[in-house]
Amino acid sequence: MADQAAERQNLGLLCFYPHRALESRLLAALVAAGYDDITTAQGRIAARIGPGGTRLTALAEQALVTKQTAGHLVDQLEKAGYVRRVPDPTDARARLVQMAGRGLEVVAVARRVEAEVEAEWTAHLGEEATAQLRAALERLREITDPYR
Amino acid sequence: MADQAAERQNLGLLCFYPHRALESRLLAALVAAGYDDITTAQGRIAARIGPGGTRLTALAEQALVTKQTAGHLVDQLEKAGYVRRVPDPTDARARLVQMAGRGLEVVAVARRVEAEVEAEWTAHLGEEATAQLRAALERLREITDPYR
DNA sequence: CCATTCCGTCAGAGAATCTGACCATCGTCA
DNA sequence: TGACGATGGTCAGATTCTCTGACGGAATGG
Repeated sequence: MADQAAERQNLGLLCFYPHRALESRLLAALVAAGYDDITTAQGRIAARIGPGGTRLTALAEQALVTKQTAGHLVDQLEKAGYVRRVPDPTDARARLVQMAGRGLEVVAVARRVEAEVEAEWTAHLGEEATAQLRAALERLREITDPYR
Repeated sequence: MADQAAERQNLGLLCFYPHRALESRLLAALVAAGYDDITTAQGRIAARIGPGGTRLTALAEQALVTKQTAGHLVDQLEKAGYVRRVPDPTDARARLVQMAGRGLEVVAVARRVEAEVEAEWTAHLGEEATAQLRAALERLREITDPYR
């Protein structure tokens, strides 16, 4: 596992930095905008709540955590007024986690930061290389996302 | 932050899956090989220990955690016989974390799995696309790794 | 109609992470 | 040569994150 030195790094490890960089930028921007009570793990869940709402089990799958962890994090987001839980009209067992009140404000900040970061990265890589990167990562997801 | 639906996903998020996929494969392989007491976070530190040893502060920077967290994880790895701490001959304050005993065995398993995973990904993407992905991620690291 | 699966919560335990403080050492500068 | 700021690492405590197992209710398929 120790191959950090001169040897070239594996692709999975190389993916670590952009992923973390975006998360850090997002959290920093949210703190700067006054939303200083969202943690990294909560953000990772909140980032996967789609328009209309998303089920807890889906959030857990996409964030690669257990239902218990996702539930706990949604509890906290709900308590802080970012999300709400509503019944899923298509399945009485299920509930949809939706962005609420403050969460909608957060979405706007997050989208702006994501756009900024992606513009920076595109400027650094070039349009073509960025398109190729995206295509490769999307194709890679076909075999790396266990829930797709 | 909630843009998971039909909208295309940002690059940072797309990087999440390969990174996690590799970590999961590594841990599963280690468990299968009998090293079932290494946690994900410990693995993330151990993966950055270079030949000759690496300082705690460097491990913390690369793994994007605090010195305290890195120290705690190294404590555990040391206690389990995977690493050892030795004085850094160039700085009396510093110590080098080196792979020890069981850790060297773990390295061999890890390298094999990393090679397997990368071969699978290359087979899925194609040689050229993989080379482009690597080049793009390495260039991206120039602006996403805060400690380089 | 029944067995199986799914959905989400509950309880508890352990892992991971952080801040602030502290001490020893190093490098720089006057 | 000594002072000072920075660095390296540890200590203590607190909080967050994560997991397993269990459970009850709802949905699905045979």
